[in-house]
Amino acid sequence: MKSEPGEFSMDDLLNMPEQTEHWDGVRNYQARNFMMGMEPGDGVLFYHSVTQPVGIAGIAKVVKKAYPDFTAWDEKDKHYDPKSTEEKPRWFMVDIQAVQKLDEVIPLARLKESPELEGMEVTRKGSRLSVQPVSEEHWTFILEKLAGLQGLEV
DNA sequence: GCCAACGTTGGC
DNA sequence: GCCAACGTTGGC
Repeated sequence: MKSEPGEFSMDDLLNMPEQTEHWDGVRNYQARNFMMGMEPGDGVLFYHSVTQPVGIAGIAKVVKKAYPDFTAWDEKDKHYDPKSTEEKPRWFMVDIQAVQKLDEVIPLARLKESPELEGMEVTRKGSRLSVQPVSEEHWTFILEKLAGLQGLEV
């Protein structure tokens, strides 16, 4: 899941009550559909975009499955969408909880260097989806690397 | 700041 | 339903 740290960062997530926050503001159908497929307990790579360096900043997990994104109903919200109503919500979000902040961001450049991560959506040129799937293999590879680096449990 | 790679909109 | 124009994302 991608976020611009200037908007919402891994540190911001850690500072939330219960280190939990809803992932609002997704206004892309594909990204929405991926969120609707998530279940509590699913792992999340928290990715920082539009910063220096871009890359994976932390690990989180889904703690609440998709429910209507109420920010779409708020006229004053940046992501207001008049076509989404309480009766017929168009946009959804999940709640995620921080698991661990990484000591150092894993830069996108390094992800691209790893042959094991070939085909990972985020490494694809022009990959713009803010919520995207990570294969079992890629997830395991990344977490095993992190386990070596900072004692994170896989 | 540039620009590739999208997704969306709207005329036809 | 096609597709040009436009707007946005996001790496670099």
